[in-house]
Amino acid sequence: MRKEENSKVQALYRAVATLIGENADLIALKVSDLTEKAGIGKGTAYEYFSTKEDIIASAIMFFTRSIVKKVREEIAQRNSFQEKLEYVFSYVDQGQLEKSCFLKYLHISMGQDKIAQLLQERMCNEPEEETPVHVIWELVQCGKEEGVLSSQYPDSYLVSIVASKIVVYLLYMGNVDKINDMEQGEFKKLLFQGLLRELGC
Amino acid sequence: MRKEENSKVQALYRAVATLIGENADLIALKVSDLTEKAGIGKGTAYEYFSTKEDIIASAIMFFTRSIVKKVREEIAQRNSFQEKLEYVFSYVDQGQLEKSCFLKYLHISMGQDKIAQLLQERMCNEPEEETPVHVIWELVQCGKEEGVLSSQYPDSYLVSIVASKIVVYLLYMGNVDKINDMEQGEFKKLLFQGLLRELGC
Amino acid sequence: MRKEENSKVQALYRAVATLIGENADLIALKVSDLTEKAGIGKGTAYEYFSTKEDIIASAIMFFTRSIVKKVREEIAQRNSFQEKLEYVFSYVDQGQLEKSCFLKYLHISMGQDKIAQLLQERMCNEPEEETPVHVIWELVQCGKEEGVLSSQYPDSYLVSIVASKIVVYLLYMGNVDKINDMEQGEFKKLLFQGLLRELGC
Amino acid sequence: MRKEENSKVQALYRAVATLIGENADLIALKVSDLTEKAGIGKGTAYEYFSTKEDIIASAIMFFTRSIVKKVREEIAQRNSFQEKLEYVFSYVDQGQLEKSCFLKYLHISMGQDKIAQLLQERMCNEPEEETPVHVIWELVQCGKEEGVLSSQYPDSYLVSIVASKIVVYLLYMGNVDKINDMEQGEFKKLLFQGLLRELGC
DNA sequence: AATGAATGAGGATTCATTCAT
DNA sequence: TATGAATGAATCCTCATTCAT
Repeated sequence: MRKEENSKVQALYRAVATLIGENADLIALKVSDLTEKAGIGKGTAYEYFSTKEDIIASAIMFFTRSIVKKVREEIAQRNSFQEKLEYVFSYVDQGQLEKSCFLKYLHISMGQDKIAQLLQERMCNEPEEETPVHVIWELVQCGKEEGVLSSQYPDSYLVSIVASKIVVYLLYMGNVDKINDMEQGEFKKLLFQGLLRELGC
Repeated sequence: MRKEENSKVQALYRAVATLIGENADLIALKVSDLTEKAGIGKGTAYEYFSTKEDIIASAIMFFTRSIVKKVREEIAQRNSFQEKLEYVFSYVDQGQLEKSCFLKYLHISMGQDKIAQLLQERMCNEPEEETPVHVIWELVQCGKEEGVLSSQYPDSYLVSIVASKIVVYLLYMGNVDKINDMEQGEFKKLLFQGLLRELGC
Repeated sequence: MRKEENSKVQALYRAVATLIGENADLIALKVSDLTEKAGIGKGTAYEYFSTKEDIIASAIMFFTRSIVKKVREEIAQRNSFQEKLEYVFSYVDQGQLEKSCFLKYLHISMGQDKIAQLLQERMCNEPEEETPVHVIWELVQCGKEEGVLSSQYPDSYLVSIVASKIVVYLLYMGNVDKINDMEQGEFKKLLFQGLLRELGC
Repeated sequence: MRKEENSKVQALYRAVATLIGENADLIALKVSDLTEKAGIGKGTAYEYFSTKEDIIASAIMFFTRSIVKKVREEIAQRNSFQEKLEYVFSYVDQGQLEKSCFLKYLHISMGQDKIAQLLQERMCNEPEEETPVHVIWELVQCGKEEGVLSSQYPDSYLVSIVASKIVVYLLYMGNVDKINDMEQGEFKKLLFQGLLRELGC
């Protein structure tokens, strides 16, 4: 049985997700917060993970992996760059929880704390094509092949820009209530068109 | 005497800056790390600050403020949008330390920890025009007035995009050694031109 | 079926012996160390013993008893004090494992920990003549009857001295590699002769 | 200021001594037992020692050192082997506390636990002549020079025997209440005379 | 009878904060 | 004002023991 199929492990992952959804401070989280939320004994967590950071990093990896998997599959089923990109943006609109998990992943992985260190180590051991950046890279390749994105720009520039648009959208979504000087659909359209103006032929 | 003019306070701020420069994990920082680095007694820190988080948040505020101040002044002395924007990008090239402080500020302020909470509170009490976003907003206004940036887009979109370009550049600068599939000068030029293609008339 | 005839119990006893032979710290030993070494399930240990200390103390008692039994039998077959004592010393030379078990028994039983307490309790319930001290006492009686040991000394003195010689030899054997300023055979002879000079007529 | 002059350190050492005197199980001792007994805060112990074992091992070293120092000084002031040896035995009679500390030192240092390991490491770094064995060795040398102890025996044998007599006496003293088949003065005399019979010319 | 997953009490250690000097 | 020794609350993790299978 794979680790993530174990019910206690699942409960812990779900606890992490819930707490992320509640905007908890992942680093300040106590083991007892996690196990209580998961409804399991404190010692049980240590049957499956070696440290508190291991629990959290593993949970984040799990959600990131499943997001990447989902998005890759969906993207593969779409033919045009436009449709693929539209899917990515629409994905952001959907799941509140997954959205915050991914944002948390981005945020955490840019830090220097123990969780970040674990996450970085593990992301290195991940098969390259199952990496978030790789999804963007595939998207970009498709755009180039289709002639929608100009081939004259280096990949790293294209990837940076596409990624930044997605992140800007993610952040905007997380703050619509605060900024709202325009609707999210409107904002998405602008980002979308801007992307094409910037990177298109 | 204003707080930041006190030599002990300055020493603490410098300590925070140094530790940020050394890529330390701000949240894991100990008060003793700070006071040792600052060359002052542990108790002294509490003469000027009420908590550890207060020290760090104040230091970050201080550096952010001084960056904002410097950039605003310099921008005010430049006439065209292009020159102003070029200054911002060139500023990023310069000070290694300030760059990491600002990135840290961005990173921290997106978190949920105690430092982030303090930072958010204080940023709210800051005079609006001395805010990093406001600098970008001024830049954008200038671009619109000059006709370089199209007035048809809402401000929040313009600001988001300009800000994202700067952040992308900041991040790229922090990782040139890892990615380097193109030179930083080259990347800057691409970002710059991309910005105009995306937001220009 | 007596307890020590059960195969799981035997496996546990053997595990304790092995670990003693490996110079393990008996007090720091974990139940899982014992059951793993014994090749049985953790819960199984609790079918036969009530606590960790019970396992260890029982094992030590078992080995001590079997040493005492063996030595008594062998001694009974020898006629002279000299032969009996020689046997005891030669016994020490033989089994590495039994030697360390007995030393461990001595060491543990002088402590104050839970295992020591159990051991002391149980040693009290032991039939007096199956006690290590009793073996020495028998030896001493034989020596006195034979006229090799002077009858003018109180038993407790005679027993103390004989016992101390054996222990000194045990310890010397355990450290030959460290001290070796003389061969073990030589040392044994000296102890032997010294014993007679000290306690003889 | 040397460590052992610090009042908190002294309090901890005294606490260890007291607990030893109360026949506590040193290995089961809790840090809070020590600090409470010492009348200091739990954290304070960690200002001076790095681990619980460090506290205990240091305390034992301290008492052992001071016993060795005292005994060496007193011995140096006595001229004959007989007087010196008598002093050692009389020393054992005196201080209940020091006696148990020294016995505990012997017991602990023969174990395999963390405290034993620390103790062994540290005893190695001790100047050789300030070592308990060395005191016995000096005693033996004196006996040989004086012609009381026969020079025909190797040092290690002489030292072993003298040491064993002292330990036997220590143990007997600790158990008079249990054995008492003769008075301690009587026992001492017997040991004394036995020593000379065994090792004398 | 045998197991080992689950448990949670227990204890070592850390570190922000205080306060006497 | 400046200090740093003293503190103890807070929290991670271990491991003996239980009990459902």
